[in-house]
Amino acid sequence: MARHKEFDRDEALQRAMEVFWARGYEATSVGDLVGHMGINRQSLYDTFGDKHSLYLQALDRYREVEARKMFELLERPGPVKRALRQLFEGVVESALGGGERRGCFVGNATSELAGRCRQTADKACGQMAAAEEALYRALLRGKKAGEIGGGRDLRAVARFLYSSLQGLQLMSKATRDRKALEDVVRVTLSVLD
Amino acid sequence: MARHKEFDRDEALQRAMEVFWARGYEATSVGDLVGHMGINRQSLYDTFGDKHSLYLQALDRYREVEARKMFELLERPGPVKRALRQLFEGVVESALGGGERRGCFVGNATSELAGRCRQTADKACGQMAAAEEALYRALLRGKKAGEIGGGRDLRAVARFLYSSLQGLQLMSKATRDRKALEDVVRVTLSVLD
DNA sequence: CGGTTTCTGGAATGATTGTTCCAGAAACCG
DNA sequence: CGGTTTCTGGAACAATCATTCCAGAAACCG
Repeated sequence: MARHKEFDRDEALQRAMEVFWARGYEATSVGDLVGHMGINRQSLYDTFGDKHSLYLQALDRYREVEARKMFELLERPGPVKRALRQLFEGVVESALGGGERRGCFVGNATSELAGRCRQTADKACGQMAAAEEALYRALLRGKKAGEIGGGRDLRAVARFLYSSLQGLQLMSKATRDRKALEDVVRVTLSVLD
Repeated sequence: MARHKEFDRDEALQRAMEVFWARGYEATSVGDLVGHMGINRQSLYDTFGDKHSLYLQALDRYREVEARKMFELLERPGPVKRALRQLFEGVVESALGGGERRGCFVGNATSELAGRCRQTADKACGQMAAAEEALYRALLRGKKAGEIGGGRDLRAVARFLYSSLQGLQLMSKATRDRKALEDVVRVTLSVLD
């Protein structure tokens, strides 16, 4: 029989995701990908198809790995408001940290491609819906715990929170003004009071 | 002496802005620009410098033309809340309309380039600050008119509103679900109550 | 007009793009 | 081992990229 794969597929995809996440689709060349993924050019095409297909797979990978972190944070026991504050503060802190400010991969993909690539738009919609659902469940839990007033349309609030998170992540790409970012977080979370 | 310019500089720049706005920086080729601007390739380089310089000038043009529309809307006499609702509803309507969903040029530029191009980040910051200021003035006017309660930190609310506007514009690139977008608008504006 | 300057269209540039081809090394398993 | 299969590195590919060069047409003003 035949030889086995030398590299770990998931690890290579993870690297690809990081490059696309940091640089976007158009600005990333296949050469960049080959360099960062640590695999052969031909292996890339054999395993993942072409560049566009790899990009879509990277988006899926993001959902499985990065977005899951958000889901876990929201499902953690304890006050929902505190979890939400951690979620938003986390964005601010990572934006003010020294590293590269990549924002949210899904947000970046939406901004760059959703307008002209149906597949990207569909994937972005799917991730939006999943995130919205996670936020909704968290809000529902907060309502049952008496933490959040009953008068609210929680579905609408969940949508609002996701939109706000995307807005905040965009802002944090342009500015390192901590006060400005925290102003946004504070007012956003005030709708829960 | 010499011959005069055949084309109108501002009109050409306006066209360039529209192309960059719709397609982003990397996905726009100089060939695209030449086609849509209706001027000669050499004239483009003579008049605007290289592609990157033209992009930055297009961002300035956006500020002068498109952002001004927002300023005027906010300074129009009448209830501030109504002006803000018009601002946000306008985003929803143009997203649901048949045209191409370009989002906000400044937001697009921030998402695509601010992370790795200082000049773009600076221009985006400048436009953010200008928009925030316009929102702040509008809120101040609303407060004086007794339309908005006095307990709020209006600077923070202005920042929040701009961030929310960017988030909404991003959402509207991925989905045409009117209810979802209007949910976001409704909850966002509820912070003014 | 005529001399000068600038605009214009198109070709040419060299670099880079995404993708594929090829020959050989490497690893599997009967 | 040995036959088979797949991986690997690098070259090769055509297309496109941003940019520049060039020769001629066009328009100005003395």
